[in-house]
Amino acid sequence: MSTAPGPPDLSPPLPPLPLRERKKRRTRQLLVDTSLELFTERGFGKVTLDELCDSVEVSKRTFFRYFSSKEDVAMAPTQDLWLTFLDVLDTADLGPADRPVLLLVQDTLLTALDRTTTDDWAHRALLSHNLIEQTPSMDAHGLHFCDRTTRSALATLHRRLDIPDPADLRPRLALDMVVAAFHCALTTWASTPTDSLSAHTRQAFTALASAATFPATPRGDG
Amino acid sequence: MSTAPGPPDLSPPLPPLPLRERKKRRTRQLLVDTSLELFTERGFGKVTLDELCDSVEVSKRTFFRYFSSKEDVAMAPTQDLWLTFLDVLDTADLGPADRPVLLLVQDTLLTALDRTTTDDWAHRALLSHNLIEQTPSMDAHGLHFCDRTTRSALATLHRRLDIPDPADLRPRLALDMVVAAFHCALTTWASTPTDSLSAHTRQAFTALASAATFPATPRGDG
DNA sequence: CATCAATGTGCCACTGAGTGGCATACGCGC
DNA sequence: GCGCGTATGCCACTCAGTGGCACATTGATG
Repeated sequence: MSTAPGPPDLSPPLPPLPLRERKKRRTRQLLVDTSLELFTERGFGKVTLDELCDSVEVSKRTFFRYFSSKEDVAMAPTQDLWLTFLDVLDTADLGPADRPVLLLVQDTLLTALDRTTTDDWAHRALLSHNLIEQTPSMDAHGLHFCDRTTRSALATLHRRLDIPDPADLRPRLALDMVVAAFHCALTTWASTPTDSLSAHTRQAFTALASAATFPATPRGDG
Repeated sequence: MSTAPGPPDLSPPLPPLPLRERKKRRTRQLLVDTSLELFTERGFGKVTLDELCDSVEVSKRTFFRYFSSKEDVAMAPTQDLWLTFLDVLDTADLGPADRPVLLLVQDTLLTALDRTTTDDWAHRALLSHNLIEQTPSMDAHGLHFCDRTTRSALATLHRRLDIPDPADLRPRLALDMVVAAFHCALTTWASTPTDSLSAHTRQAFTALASAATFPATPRGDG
């Protein structure tokens, strides 16, 4: 009410969600969870959007106000992670100067992982990953999303770092290397989910360091 | 006229194509060229398959016997290159022992490029690449195809090379690095087609060698 | 408490990609 | 010329995704 400068609010933003917003988030989350469940049970192709929408009691028209495609809804976990990654890259401390971009990006991804891995995110991510591996169109959409994320991250790097030559390919390549390593980590994690995704990712980064010199020994005879 | 045994043909495999095969190839090529033309003119989304099929005087049903999707037809140039890459990787000499896989794969890709770059392949590839950059669904399908190709190549590496640990991530990472570098090369080539794609690729490989150590200097203040 | 604006949602009709099935026409060997 | 296999055309169908409009819910205002 008053615009008079009273004591500044210190901890009120707890229930600032306008109730309207909460319903939206609940609906969205319900769509994600239900789709993961149905797709995992019966396969991506065997579930129609009408069925999914009926299960959540939402019209198909509404579905497309939340997600851009049938594939999109089941990739929410991965997308959350990458959006967090972009956020961290945008705001976090850049660390010691002149450290390789590769290491900077690796740390950024690990930080994003720590921030994302909560509740049953791991469970959802696992279901999502398995679906992606079985569903070509989901794989395609996922790779495309990764690519856009990489471009966005590259723009951030150019904004926050002093990169003399704007056409230098190496920052982009460093980003791609980290993404490739993380994809490897996701795969190994999916088949051995006992270790944390974070641990698998660190392992993949280690492998990355010596990937360029890995020798090609012909089989059998020389 | 005469079926009498004259001197045996020394270079006869020139027209061994059973005539039927030639029509198929002509139709296929016509579909590719026409789609590149129409999509480039008016945009991927503004051209329906019915229009394309009418232009080539082919039924939609037939179209899908040649290509798996609307996106697929306009990506033929890139796919030709990667299929050649797989073929070279499958058959070519592996070079000196214990050379890094990374270099082996780089050479393989350059060989495939030499073998593919003919006629107006470059022209087609350029149109295709520009379309991919403007069309999200084509980009997605292209990345997916690359991913499958990489997996296939990895299988070939495991077959032809002596890789002690089948779970070692480094061969896969080396492959991904080469693919990433080539994508960079494609992009720079598309904006500067005066140099050959081969030259751009070599440059990207050079950048790749020092990408891991590229320093991240914070902008302005340290 | 009545009302109004904004926004989220439902419904309906529509386009267009992609598929299955069956009849037909063409290329090829006999 | 005659059958055989294969490529093609045609038709009807499913389903993802879009546009438009009418309706309900939220939250603010008098």
